[in-house]
Parts: sequence; C-alpha cells; structure tokens
Amino acid sequence: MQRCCPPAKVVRRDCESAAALLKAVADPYRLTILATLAANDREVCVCDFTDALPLNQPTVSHHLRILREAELVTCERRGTWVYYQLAADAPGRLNAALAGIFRKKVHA
Amino acid sequence: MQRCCPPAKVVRRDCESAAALLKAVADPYRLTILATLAANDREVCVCDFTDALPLNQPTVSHHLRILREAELVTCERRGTWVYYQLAADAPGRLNAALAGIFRKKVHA
DNA sequence: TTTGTGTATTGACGAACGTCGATATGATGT
DNA sequence: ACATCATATCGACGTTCGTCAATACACAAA
Repeated sequence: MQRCCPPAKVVRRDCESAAALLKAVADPYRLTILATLAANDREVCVCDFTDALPLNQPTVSHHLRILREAELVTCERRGTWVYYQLAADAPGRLNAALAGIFRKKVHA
Repeated sequence: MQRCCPPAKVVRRDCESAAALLKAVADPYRLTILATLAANDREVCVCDFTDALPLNQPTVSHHLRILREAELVTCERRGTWVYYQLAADAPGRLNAALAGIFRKKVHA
C-alpha cells in the first residue's frame, strides 16, 4: 500500500488567543450588541439593550461582560447609567485574527 | 432624573448565521486545521492531523465534521485516505460575516 | 438616611460542547 | 472470504455556556 501523500506540515501557530477572541463574538446577541454599537457610531446605554433584546437584564449584563473582558467594548458610568462603546480596534483585532489564520505560509 | 440619553436604535439584523459560522471556527484546534490547510495551500490527509494534533482520532474527526458542516472545508476520499481542502470562499465568508456586523449604518 | 432606579454579580439549572473508548464503515491487500 | 488499515459515527462523561431569579452595588433625589 502506498503512503497517503507527501506529509503536510501541520501549523504549530498559537491559535488560542484567536480562538478566545472569536468565541467572544460567536453568539447572536453579542453580535447584535456589536452591530448596534457600530451602526450608531457612538456610545449606547445599557438600558437600550435591555429594552430591545429578548433577554432579562442579568443576561444582557453577562453578554456585555464577555465583550468587555475581550476588550471589544469599553464602558463608562455616568450617574446611574452605564454607556458602552465599541473599542476602536475591535474590527481590526478580529480581522487580524482571521488574517493570521488564513495567511499562506511565507516560504523561506 | 433626566433620561439616560437619546435612545439608540438596536440593530435588528439577522446575526444567527454569522454567529453559527463564527462558532464553527471559535476553537483552537479547528483554527489550527484551517491554518494548516491555508498554509499548505493544497489538500491535506486526515492522518496528518491525527499525527500532529494532541487529540485522539475520533476527536479530530469530530472537528473536521464541524468544519465540513459549516462548509468551510471540503473533503474527498481516495482509497483508504480522506483529504481535506479549504473551501475557496472560506476566508471570504468569514470576512463578510465580520463586515456585516461592523458596517456602519447607511443613513437614509 | 432613606427610597428608588439602573446595572452588576451570584448561584442554580438545563443545554451544548470537547473529549474519548468502543464500534461501525469503507477500502486495500492477501 | 478474511485480515488490516484509515476514517467516521455512537454513547458516555465532565466541562463550559446561556439563561434567569435573587441579591448586591452604585448613584440620585427627596
């Protein structure tokens, strides 16, 4: 029986951080939040999300926390309200994560 | 007490499919597989993955299935071996999913 | 200080996920 | 036919995830 093929070199790149970043956005409601922040192009009050999304307030807060910990959004409290904003480099970091995966090998 | 802000319009776009696509790639080993397919720029035998990844064969097969069902890779059996290839539109579909989220609203 | 309002955190629950051993499938060689 | 090898599927297990009720926290107004 012949060998299957010239053996391919499996990439040994660090995909952990890219996977973590992508996991943070791999949820429909978190994508909705990000899209809202991008579409409005300004900070958005948490109450707008709790009003519009079919989720209870703690769940909205949970999704916002995940985006915050991934540093895809920033937030600022003013009085009773908290305003979320898209991190300036959020689209760039996500694009870079994908680009890092799909870039073809630079042959020596 | 004043209102928090001019109410922001929460995006009502369909984020389900984008989230499903992103979820398919939000795993370090699946990213490694995709990066390997991209770097080699040709089909890769399953055995190369089972050899190189610190996973048992059924687990590798499981990850390949998820990528296959997301139509990010295609596969072809030749004899005993099965060869996986990056779907031509895989990077494009992922970039488009992100772009769909971050595009600013086109104001009427 | 007390009362009320908006947001965050905690704890619990079911569902989905990643992993693996066992087994099935599909193809090759004897 | 039978044995062998590569890959896929199945079933079970522990872990992580999304969700919510209850509660805590932060701030504002009275």
